[in-house]
Amino acid sequence: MDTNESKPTNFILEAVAEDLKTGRFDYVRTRLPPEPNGYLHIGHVKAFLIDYNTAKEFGGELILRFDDTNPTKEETEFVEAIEEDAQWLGIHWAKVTFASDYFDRLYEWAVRLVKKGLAYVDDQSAKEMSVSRGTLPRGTKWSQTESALKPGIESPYRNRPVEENLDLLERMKNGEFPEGSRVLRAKIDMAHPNILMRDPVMYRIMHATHHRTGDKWSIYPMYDWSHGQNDSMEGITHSLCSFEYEIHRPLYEWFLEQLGEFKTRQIEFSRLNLTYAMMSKRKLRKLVERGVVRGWDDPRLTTLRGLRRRGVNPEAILDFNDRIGVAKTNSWVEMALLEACIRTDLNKRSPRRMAVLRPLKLVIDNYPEAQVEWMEAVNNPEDESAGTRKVPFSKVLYIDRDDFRETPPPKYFRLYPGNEVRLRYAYLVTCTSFVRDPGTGALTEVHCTYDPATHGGDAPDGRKVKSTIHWVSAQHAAKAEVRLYDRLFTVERPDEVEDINEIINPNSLEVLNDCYLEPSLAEAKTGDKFQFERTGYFCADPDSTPEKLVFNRTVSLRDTWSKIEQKQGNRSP
RNA sequence: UGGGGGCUCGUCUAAUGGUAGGACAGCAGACUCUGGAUCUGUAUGUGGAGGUUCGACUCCUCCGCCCCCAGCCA
Repeated sequence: MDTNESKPTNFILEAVAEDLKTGRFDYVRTRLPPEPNGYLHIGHVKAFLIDYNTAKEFGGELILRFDDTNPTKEETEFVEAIEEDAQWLGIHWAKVTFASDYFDRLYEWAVRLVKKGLAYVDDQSAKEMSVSRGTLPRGTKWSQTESALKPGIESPYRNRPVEENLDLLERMKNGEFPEGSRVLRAKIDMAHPNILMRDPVMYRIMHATHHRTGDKWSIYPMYDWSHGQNDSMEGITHSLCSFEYEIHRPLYEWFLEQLGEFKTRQIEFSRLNLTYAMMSKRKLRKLVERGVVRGWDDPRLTTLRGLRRRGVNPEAILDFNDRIGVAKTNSWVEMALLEACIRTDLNKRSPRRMAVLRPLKLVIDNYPEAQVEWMEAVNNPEDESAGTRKVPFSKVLYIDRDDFRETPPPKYFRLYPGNEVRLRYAYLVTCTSFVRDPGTGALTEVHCTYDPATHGGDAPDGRKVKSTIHWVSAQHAAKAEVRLYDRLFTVERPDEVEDINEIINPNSLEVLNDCYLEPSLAEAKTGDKFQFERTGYFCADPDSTPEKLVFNRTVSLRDTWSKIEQKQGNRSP
């Protein structure tokens, strides 16, 4: 069991298996029910994958059904974006449907309930209904004043004759009444301890143009009077949803029971909370609208589009999803886990390249002026089939400023006067001197000598160096802009802070304009991913052109040196 | 003083009356032409109190803490 890496199971899979065994269902069909009112983010992935994986596990099918019951909030643009993002993730569905496909049938079902005396048209205002619904007791965050649960008060319209209800409902549908003037409510129990059962609204009047049905309807169903019915109509066996719908289940079941229709089983799981990630659509929108980020696909966002642009592969997200599991506890997954999954994925598949982000000129004094050697470099030590490439080497190189210190701190093994290091795939070099700008005092170049016997990086006498650094030949280098990203928020739970201004990390984006890449990178196309050796994983941004290369840092490499440095408490400029 | 749900290492998650295990994060070390990767070792957990039992994370009782619910949102 623990040696044979078994595939993840969870309580939902177990429940479904049980349903098959007991004969409650003899097939499995799930549905994926996004509301087309925004872009998908990492929080949606968990729910999507539970629906998809559960169906797949039992050879069943998945229906992608857009929950488009509120025409004032939903747009076709989002339908397309959601399909595209879900496909990118690797989710397959049997067909795409819309809640609005079922508006006619749903209306017939409502008429049936009215005829059974189980639904009525209420003329009360929203305010009146709210007051008459009763209250929760003191001690909940919802009620500071009432001392006990108060039952609701029945509407004066509750016992309208069936014929009158039918007539009014018909006229509501035909658009004869203004918005807010009437609703259709289920007649259940105004004293029910579960407030959702206190005569919930089924239809409200909305004179709005729907993205698919246009102006055909003047009434639109509420979530509770739509979702479960659609599940039933589509023969969905398992309606898997997040925890906040648990309290809806009695109502969900009540409707199907009264209707006498196919009974889907609703099962709830806890939604994903990810540290340092913003999941609230409202707040995400704010970030975009205020220009805090560049758009819905800003690489700092955990939207699927943002992650994709950042350079994250869907496989990493799938792996992450497997590792967080499915349970019913309130959980906060650490961003570090997502990052670990991203690194694991990228490590095994990314070609390695050398890139100097903060350049410092390195001159090899004893190297022939006009000479160029093409050094053989391994493309991916994790994948032999990736082969090798040639990288040009010459007298003047760029190295990273971090790789030189005038006076080395303890345990610093890179370049400093007198020290020998390896230039990766090239030569062993010894630092001889460095030059400062006489005016500013800034370090301008470092000088060294190379040992011609160490071509390729191996010393024939077997001597060791403690460090290998990367480099780029100055005359061959491709210039690029590189964007470094850090967490967008300064707090672990950004959704819990109302004023986003307080929690934005001002340093979440650092643009480096003076980066030098090995020449092969000049041909990188949007989305191409690489490991810049010793630095991190990077991918070509959509902004990148052959004239101006732009790379995003997806995630840095694990950096044990920075840990050592932090412990020493001596960070250098 | 309502209803519903939940509490296992720092975090996520297994163990379904029989050795509390894994992953991420941490720490220590080995190895290394990436201070990467890899490998090894290591610490930390069953919310509390009772009870049932040869044996309890698991079953029972009480207590505590956390989350959700009064949209004509989904």
